Amino acid sequence: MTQAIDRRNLPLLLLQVREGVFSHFRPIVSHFGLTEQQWRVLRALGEKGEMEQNQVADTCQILAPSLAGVLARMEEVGLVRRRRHETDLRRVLVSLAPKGEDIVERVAPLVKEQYELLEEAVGRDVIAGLYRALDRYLEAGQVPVPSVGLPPLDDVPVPQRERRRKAG
Amino acid sequence: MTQAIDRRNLPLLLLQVREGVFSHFRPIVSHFGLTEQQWRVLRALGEKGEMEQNQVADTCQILAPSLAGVLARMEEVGLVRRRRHETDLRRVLVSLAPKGEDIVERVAPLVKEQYELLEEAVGRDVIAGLYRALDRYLEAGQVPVPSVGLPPLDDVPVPQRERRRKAG
DNA sequence: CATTGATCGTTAACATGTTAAGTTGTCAAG
DNA sequence: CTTGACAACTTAACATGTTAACGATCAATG
Repeated sequence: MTQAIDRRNLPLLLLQVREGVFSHFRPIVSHFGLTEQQWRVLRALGEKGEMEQNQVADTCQILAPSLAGVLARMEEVGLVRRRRHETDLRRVLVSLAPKGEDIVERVAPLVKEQYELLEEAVGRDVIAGLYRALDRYLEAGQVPVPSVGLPPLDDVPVPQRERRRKAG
Repeated sequence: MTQAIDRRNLPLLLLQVREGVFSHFRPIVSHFGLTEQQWRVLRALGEKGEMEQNQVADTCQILAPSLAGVLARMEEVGLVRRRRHETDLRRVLVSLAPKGEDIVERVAPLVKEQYELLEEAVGRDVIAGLYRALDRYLEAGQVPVPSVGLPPLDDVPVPQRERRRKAG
């Protein structure tokens, strides 16, 4: 109360808009039994072909530990294939399996149509403005941003997590 | 491959920018042992005072089932208080507990400073442009958007979830 | 070749997202 | 008063987000 932030919550605003946008696409994706993340992976692979796993993580904005599970499940149901890199056995290469390609073929046109309907309804200039502003940020956001200094915590305010660790 | 979508992935773009922005604030929040969602709740309560739970869910973009757990944990560690509505016993009213107020008082100025540093680094016009574009969408996004027709699924493509249900 | 340190992916543990179903409280029609 | 529809919240079940730590592999170095 006494301490308002006088700036609006930008991450929250981005979240709200994202939800507003994606709400129009979720029915399509879930109609095919896909999760949001699975569709992101399929779409990326459909555009770029075979990718290294870390590249998928980066492109799809999915953290490595999450992606491990996501890809395991997708491989299990035959959406994607995974194989080891020829020379560097640490890396994993991911690509669409036949069923995955098929789904991309079927979902893509629906998504395209829905974009059309969305732009038509909310106004093409509004959507274009979004793209512009987001792109500008992604460029400008490359610069280093200093971090505010954090005060020491004499009293641990909220323990929150008491992690278990192996005895040894 | 054959089926590209020729539009860029707008929800993903929003996600990337959001991550880009929030990455500068996550250290602050986690320094105080808070999760992203917990801070969203604290900030909202700090601005609006006591709120109904569904209002919190709406404001903070947290689905009701998630919020149930979030608030339970926050109540447990003394960040918030919950009480039943006087007349309508279904509703729950949420407000800051003393420890919650204290944390808001300490986090708010750091967040404010970090906004300052961020705007300075990436350019105030870029941030302002973001706010503008997002606001425009939130207004325009109110209009009804027609949904693309979904084809029947003769072959269930990906079973995905075999839900267990009570026998009966 | 053996050591050391870095990289890539995974597992572990907990918090949250998402959908369906269950619980309890409200309200109005019968 | 009772029944039934609805509203707010919770529970259940699974998928994902997040951080730390681990295992395997690779790279640089002695």
